[in-house]
Amino acid sequence: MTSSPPALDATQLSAYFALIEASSLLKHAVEQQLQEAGRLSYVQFQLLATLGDSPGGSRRMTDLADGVVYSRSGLTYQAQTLETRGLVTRTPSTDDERSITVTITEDGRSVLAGVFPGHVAVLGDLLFAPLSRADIETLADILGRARDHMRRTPPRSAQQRRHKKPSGTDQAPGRRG
Amino acid sequence: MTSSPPALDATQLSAYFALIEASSLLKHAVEQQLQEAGRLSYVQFQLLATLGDSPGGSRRMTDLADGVVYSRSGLTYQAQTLETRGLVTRTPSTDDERSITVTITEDGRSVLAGVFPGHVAVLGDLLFAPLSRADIETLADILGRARDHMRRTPPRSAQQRRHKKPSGTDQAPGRRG
DNA sequence: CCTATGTGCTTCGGATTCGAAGCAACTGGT
DNA sequence: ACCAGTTGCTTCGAATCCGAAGCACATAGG
Repeated sequence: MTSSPPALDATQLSAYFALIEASSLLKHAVEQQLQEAGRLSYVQFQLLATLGDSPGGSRRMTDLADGVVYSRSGLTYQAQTLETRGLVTRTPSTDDERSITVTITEDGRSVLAGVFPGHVAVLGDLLFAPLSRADIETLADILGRARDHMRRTPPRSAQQRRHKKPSGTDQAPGRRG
Repeated sequence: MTSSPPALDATQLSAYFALIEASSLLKHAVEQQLQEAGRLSYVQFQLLATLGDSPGGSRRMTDLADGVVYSRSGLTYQAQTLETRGLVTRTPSTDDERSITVTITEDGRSVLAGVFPGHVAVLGDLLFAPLSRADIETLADILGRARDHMRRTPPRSAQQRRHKKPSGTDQAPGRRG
């Protein structure tokens, strides 16, 4: 761990920076449009869009969290916000009493519909404009593979919930430096 | 703006989702590693890395903000945090009294060096592992073009500071919440 | 010199985010 | 039925982030 700094080569560095910067810029632009068109944050839009695509417009909280790269608590917060605005409803599931089913409302679909054209326009202007069809296909392929790989790969320490103390597997958390 | 919903085709949708998801997953993983290895947020790392690459390890606040996709106030916040930790110094510029020059310290370079190997490792494991050399080159090319285009394109409403009211560009009172 | 305007950065208030801890419901073994 | 372990979601505290407003310096025109 102290020997050879593997130092990315120029191409890898370019790809990495381009990925981060492009996604950041795109996300910022999209967020601005969503805010103006429907007072939605990006996550709220993702949630509504996911629900709109789901059968019956419903999903369990956990399934929603799986789709979006998001923490559970953050999802709870946004679901509450959307419920307050009347864009979704939250009802306890009949099967599992602890499970909550989130459903998009008519108002939610309206907001979604009102926001969508502008959303597509931003994507066209910013992301797709400078790219050819072949570029877009290639991009979808490469990034799709990368994403699938990342989803399969545990993020460096098991997400498992520990109810018993690890007692030996301690991981020197945040040492003061 | 209300006529034909241009509805992205399947390929565009795939590319878009793959981009957002891949970058989110990667960013999360990287953030976790940075936090464990050096108690740095992603932005803090970006700032230190940018400074480390700069001549003399120094940059003006504005130039830093240009490099990172970030708000001015957020940059101020993080610069203060880094200064408190002794990883950077902030000194008024001699030329322009209002300009602040941020400089990375030795401690800052140490933290950067301590964090870097793990950072590279995460990138290798998560992003580059499932990709060929050609993939990486292609990715850098395509996303590089997209990024450059986005940087050139104003984000849908001029970033210009208006000291006089635009009077025509009136905006719905986007109160958040 | 003085006023008007532009630029660089910070402060302020509020929104969003996360992880840890907690509560309630389910599951399997006895 | 009971207990321990697991799972689904929420609450809590703290950190991070942004935009609007503000302060201080800089520059141009009279």
